[in-house]
Amino acid sequence: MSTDLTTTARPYHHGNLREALLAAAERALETTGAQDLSLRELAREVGVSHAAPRRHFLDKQALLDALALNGFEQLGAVLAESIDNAGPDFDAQMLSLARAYTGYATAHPALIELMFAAKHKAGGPPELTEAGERAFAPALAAVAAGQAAGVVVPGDPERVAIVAFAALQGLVALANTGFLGEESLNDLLDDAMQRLMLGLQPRS
Amino acid sequence: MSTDLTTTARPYHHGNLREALLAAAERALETTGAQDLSLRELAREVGVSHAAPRRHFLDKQALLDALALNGFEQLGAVLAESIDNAGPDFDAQMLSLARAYTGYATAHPALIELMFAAKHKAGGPPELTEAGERAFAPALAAVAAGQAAGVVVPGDPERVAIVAFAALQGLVALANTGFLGEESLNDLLDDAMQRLMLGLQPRS
DNA sequence: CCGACAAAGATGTCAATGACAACAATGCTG
DNA sequence: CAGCATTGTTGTCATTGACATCTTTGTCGG
Repeated sequence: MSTDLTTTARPYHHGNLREALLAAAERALETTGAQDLSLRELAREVGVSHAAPRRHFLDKQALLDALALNGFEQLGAVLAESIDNAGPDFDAQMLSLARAYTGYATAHPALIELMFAAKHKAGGPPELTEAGERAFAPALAAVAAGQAAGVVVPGDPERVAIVAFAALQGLVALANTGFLGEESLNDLLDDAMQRLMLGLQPRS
Repeated sequence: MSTDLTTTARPYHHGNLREALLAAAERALETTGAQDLSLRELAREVGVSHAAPRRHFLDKQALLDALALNGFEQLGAVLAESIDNAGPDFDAQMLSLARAYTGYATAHPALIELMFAAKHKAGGPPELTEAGERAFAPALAAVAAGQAAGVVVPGDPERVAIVAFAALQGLVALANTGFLGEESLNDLLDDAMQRLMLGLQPRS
């Protein structure tokens, strides 16, 4: 039989080509980048013919969209967990969230980029937008809770949170493009969060 | 400035292929994106053979790098002018800078992305990094001046400025990916700048 | 004034790729 | 066990970036 590295001896029908492709793609994404990712190359890696992926992803973009969707689900889980682990204190929750986000984003630079690139690009499938919203829902809820508790300036939670998120995204972008070392990132992150949270406090 | 669209009767040697290509590329960049930009297509547009661009840009990346470099020079001019036009008040200068930056960045979304993508990608030509630093030098100088005047918390100007820049970059990214309308951007920008500048004030 | 040489283009070719059209094997369902 | 939808396979095409030659043009030294 053939060398059996991971799965059972592969039947003529791969069995779970879709997931195998996604796994390979996730690996390739971070090494080769989203655009240079080659469907044919993935097919080779997985051991199927060059046209097989087409049965699962009509399009290269469809594959990327699927990757992004996975990413949003993972990210959502990470963020939700970070809030849960932070206890009831609002500031602690925000700091935990921020660290969780930057942690995920710097661990998967290409994926994060893809997630936000794929999300907008007019014509992106609605599932992606929905997945993105789901991922951030817990964070928005936490902000809303802070407002309800009176420790956050009132207003549309999304609007209140978006500046903070933008700052994070910016720091992540700088870090992922090599401007910031990891230590710098964490330093600046703490700095920025402190300032931002000051800004979120209701004026007494 | 030969804003001559059809150009004079083209000699057998194009005369300024390089600039013609850059101009065409700058247009194509914002419509087709950096990766889908085709050298052959540009050659067709300009009316030369498919291999002619190679005489001026060894590589597709070289063309993109040249675009990015142009971008940094334009951006630098825009930023410098925005400071000059803002008068001596520090807060006014920062606000003007921020608006100038976001204005440029939202007017040239793909270019900005390219500029910061091309800048890091290990192996990027040093000219790009230098051009980037030149572009931001006036801004850093303004911060340093603010520190000297005592209206900004002391410390490495770059480090002080980087959080602010990150926030801007994040807002720009959100705007350019369609999350924010233009009005929202300007609203949020003012918001963010106020908060950030509060954070920059020395603690009395 | 001219002949050599460098610069700038043109042609031709190659391998890789994404997309697609048939076609074949498989496996499920009736 | 027969028929049909899934899933893979083979074959093909146009496009593309890169490269190797030529060929034309412009310039400079003699």
